[in-house]
Amino acid sequence: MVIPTDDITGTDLLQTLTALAHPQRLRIVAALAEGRNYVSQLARDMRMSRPLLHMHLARLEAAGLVRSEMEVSDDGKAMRYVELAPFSVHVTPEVIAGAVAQGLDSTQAEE
Amino acid sequence: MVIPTDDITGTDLLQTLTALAHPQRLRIVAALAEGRNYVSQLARDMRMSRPLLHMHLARLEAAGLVRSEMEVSDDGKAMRYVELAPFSVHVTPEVIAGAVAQGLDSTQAEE
DNA sequence: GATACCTGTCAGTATCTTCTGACACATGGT
DNA sequence: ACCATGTGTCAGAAGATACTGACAGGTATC
Repeated sequence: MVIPTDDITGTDLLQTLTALAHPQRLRIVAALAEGRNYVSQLARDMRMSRPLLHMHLARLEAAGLVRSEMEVSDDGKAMRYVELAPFSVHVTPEVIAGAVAQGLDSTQAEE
Repeated sequence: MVIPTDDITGTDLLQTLTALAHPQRLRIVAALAEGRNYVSQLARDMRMSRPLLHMHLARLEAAGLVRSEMEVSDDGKAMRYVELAPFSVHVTPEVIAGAVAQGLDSTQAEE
């Protein structure tokens, strides 16, 4: 799924940007670029606590940058496999101006 | 100045993303897309305190998304005019993987 | 000299995000 | 039954960021 940066709302653009704007999450995306993986293994690979990884993945998935699905392994364990959504985010001043015009709900309201 | 997203370091990519990943700063960029402005006027336009705007602008400028210069008006006042740097940031999984490989100094060190 | 603009910075507070550790549940093998 | 593996969630500590208000300095006009 490709994220269209044209005709995007400010809120969505912001969600995409905040999802990416964190060192751990960049590392996660880089790790997933090598292929899909399940959560516990990924947590071990990156030396990150599982609850923390869970939170970061939730953030990435909410932004549509990552996809996941439950699978049952041969030995019966339920495992969540995570993979990248092949996104493409193109940001320019014009894109931002358009997005903000489409609406940006921060806690700050304009008059 | 266009920010090349290819062959960028993880640290630089992160700085660019964190600079953009904030509602106020998106609004600032959108406002500056209409043309350059000086700080106090811009603060009034966006109903934002001047120290706060100052901080956001510093962040945007450090990331190379905005440029500024001091000018002296006809009536002798020193004014800082701010304008957009026409950036273009293209983010894909490949770009992120490459950037992280180029180095990402978070507070987290890998073994 | 007081006022009205402009500039910048600082300390302290408030708020949000990140992170840890503990808990609960499920399955299969020893 | 117990241990090892997987899943998820929660409360609270820790840390980073955003934000406010007050201060300092500058020049020109009344």
